[in-house]
Amino acid sequence: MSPRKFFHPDVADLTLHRILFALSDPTRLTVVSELMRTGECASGDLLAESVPRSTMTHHLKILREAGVTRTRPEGMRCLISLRREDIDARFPGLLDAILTHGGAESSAP
Amino acid sequence: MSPRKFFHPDVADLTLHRILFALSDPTRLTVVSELMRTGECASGDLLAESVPRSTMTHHLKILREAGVTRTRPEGMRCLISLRREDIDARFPGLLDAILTHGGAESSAP
DNA sequence: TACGATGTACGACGAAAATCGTACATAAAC
DNA sequence: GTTTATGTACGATTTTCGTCGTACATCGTA
Repeated sequence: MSPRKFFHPDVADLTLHRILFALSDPTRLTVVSELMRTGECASGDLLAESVPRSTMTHHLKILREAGVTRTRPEGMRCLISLRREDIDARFPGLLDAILTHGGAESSAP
Repeated sequence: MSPRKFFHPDVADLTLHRILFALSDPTRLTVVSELMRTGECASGDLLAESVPRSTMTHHLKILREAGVTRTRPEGMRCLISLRREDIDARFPGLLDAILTHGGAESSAP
């Protein structure tokens, strides 16, 4: 009956270099850009490209454990969202600066 | 007579994920914060901590090849500086957002 | 030229990351 | 309970990264 638990770091535990590392991968940058556009997104809908499930799970875990995203189980699926307020509170302007241009270049490795 | 050449990527070749990766290491984040404070810095002056020369060279190379810093030979030494205008031109607000809080947390891994 | 100072290049080593297949867990519907 | 859909956990493999010692290159000066 355990409704699937996911670890989310506390706002105070967010570190800049962990967040930057989480965003330093093209695949993860694409995911975050997509989340920026859609607000909340089912994990499966992020799977459009040629990325296997387990690989996407891996990337989502890194984003979540860095405090970039929040994962919320909803029935069979997992809804992913950006922790915008939390990151903005700790590192103001960071997400804005990154996501303004994140979508444009994330497809050009 | 070759006055030591260093590769610096063109502004158009800067990519977000490379820059973010370069900044995702605590040591390199400290270096960049220091450059932010001092403007231009001799490579040896960044060596204050317990980081061997060759390790610092490695980190400075990663920063330089990501387009974050510029290396200018000056006599025996190397002067390092931030490519602020270039990065600001390509990713406005990014350096500001990162460096505002970069110094405070880079010492807490 | 020789010397000392500053930095780089190269190689080796261990640690961590990226990828992905397979097996397992959860939830809804039948 | 069985089936199907969705996603995670685990393990194996390959690649990359971070660290650092040693050898080499460059620059100024004696």
